[in-house]
Amino acid sequence: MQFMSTHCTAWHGIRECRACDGKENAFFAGVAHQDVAALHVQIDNVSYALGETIYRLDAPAETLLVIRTGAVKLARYAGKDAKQRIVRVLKPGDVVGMDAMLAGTAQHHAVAVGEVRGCRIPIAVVQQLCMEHPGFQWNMMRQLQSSLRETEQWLVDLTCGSVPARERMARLLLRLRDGDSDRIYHFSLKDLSAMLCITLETASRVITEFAGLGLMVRTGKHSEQFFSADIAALQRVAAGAPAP
Amino acid sequence: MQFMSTHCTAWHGIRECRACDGKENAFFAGVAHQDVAALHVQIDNVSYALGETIYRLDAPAETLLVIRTGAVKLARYAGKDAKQRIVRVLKPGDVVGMDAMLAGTAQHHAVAVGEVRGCRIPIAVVQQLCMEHPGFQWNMMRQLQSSLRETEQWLVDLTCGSVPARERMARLLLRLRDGDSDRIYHFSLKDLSAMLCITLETASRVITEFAGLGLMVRTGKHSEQFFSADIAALQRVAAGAPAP
DNA sequence: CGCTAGCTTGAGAGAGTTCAAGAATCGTGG
DNA sequence: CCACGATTCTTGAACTCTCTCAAGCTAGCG
Repeated sequence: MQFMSTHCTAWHGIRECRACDGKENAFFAGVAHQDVAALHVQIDNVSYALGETIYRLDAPAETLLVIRTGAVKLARYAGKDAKQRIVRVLKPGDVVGMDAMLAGTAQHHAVAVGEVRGCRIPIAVVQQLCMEHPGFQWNMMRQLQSSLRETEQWLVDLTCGSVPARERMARLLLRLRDGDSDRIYHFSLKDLSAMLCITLETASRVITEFAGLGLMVRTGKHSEQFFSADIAALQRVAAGAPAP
Repeated sequence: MQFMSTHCTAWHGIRECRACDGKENAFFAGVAHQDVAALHVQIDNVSYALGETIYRLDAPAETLLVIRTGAVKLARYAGKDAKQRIVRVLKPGDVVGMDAMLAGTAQHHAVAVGEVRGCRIPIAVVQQLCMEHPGFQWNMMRQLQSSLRETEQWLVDLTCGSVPARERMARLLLRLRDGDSDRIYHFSLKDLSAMLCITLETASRVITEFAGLGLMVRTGKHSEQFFSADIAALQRVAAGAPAP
């Protein structure tokens, strides 16, 4: 965003804001530069390490985080047994914390996958912008609607018991792609199984099979941010291609 | 809503508006009576028969429907094979069509379950209200957030393969309850299986078992709007009580 | 070097699917 | 009013994918 080059307190150079720039859902779209300036917006440039908790379930809402790099998983717990399920994954350009802002408290556990960098904006500022700039609020609402659509599609694509795990895993991996690249955000088997609602063992067997077929390359290191993958082949599996 | 007694073109008596009255998410909360009056709001009182399509996927967004009685199922299709999945069920007080308003076109197939009555409001009116009354828009955004939370919880509660179908069916039925009554909206086995993502046969076996145990009473007629159920017993099953 | 967390691999059991046939119910029209 | 076809639902039996339990492996870190 242009104005951030002058008003963002965390401003470090134009490259930092690429994630927001030119996107349809750029966070501050619809707000005139001078209006933002008048707010004396306090935007911090923050980062979270791999596995770090960004906020916990029921935490009070204080800030939004616009993701610049990395991914964030949003998890909930099913029942009293500590089994967690991941209900959404946010990627660069997405906003973490809208749920909390609207509900008052956090609706998920939010955890960084890989190293996450982004812009942190106080909720009070966002609320004020919403009240003074209905167009800005409308954009936020559209983004919320977009999250809802994605969650519904997630439900449809990934949680159908009658679709074999291999196929659902392929669909999941395609969703976890880094933009249009051939890289896939690196999630643990535990996470992958929590998303598809299969056991860790089954997830392991499927991923091992994929790796053996050359559908994806796993570097040994757990701290790697990405898998490399054969996107076209994954798409074939996702569409129900027979096992070779 | 008070003002509807004077401004709603469909006004038929105070009983008609009970569904909206006094609820936290009453649709027009946050808008002064005179402001609504100034818009010359055209609200129609409409009804849909059992099984009637309210809108189809990709239809252009034209109106919202605030449900007064009955339920509406929102469905999507998984893949090219005509297998549909129901991703959300809307009940009295809920708003049908917010997705379409924000995305431009309908995101689901919306079908009436039982007879549906409600208030139909042109999208243009709602958009104007949003721009002129940020507080009203904020309420709508909260409602959208609420839908997102429910969908996520739906995902967590109903789509976990490791939870037996009997348990998930009990949870589902409890979600389909008519308010706090002991009545459950009457869905076909096809619909129930499309929600839990199990086969129609499995759904039949589970429902037959429930009926045999006295957990619910099925009237013979398909056109009945409700099942009667033993809520406490269903809650026990939903929590994982052993099969008797 | 040893410990821990994450991953792999195996064999048996079970819940749900699939395929197949039949029963009940509904709406329609004679 | 009843017969008819079309849905919708029921029931059975074999199969299969995934879970479960159990053991062993590997990588990463102090």
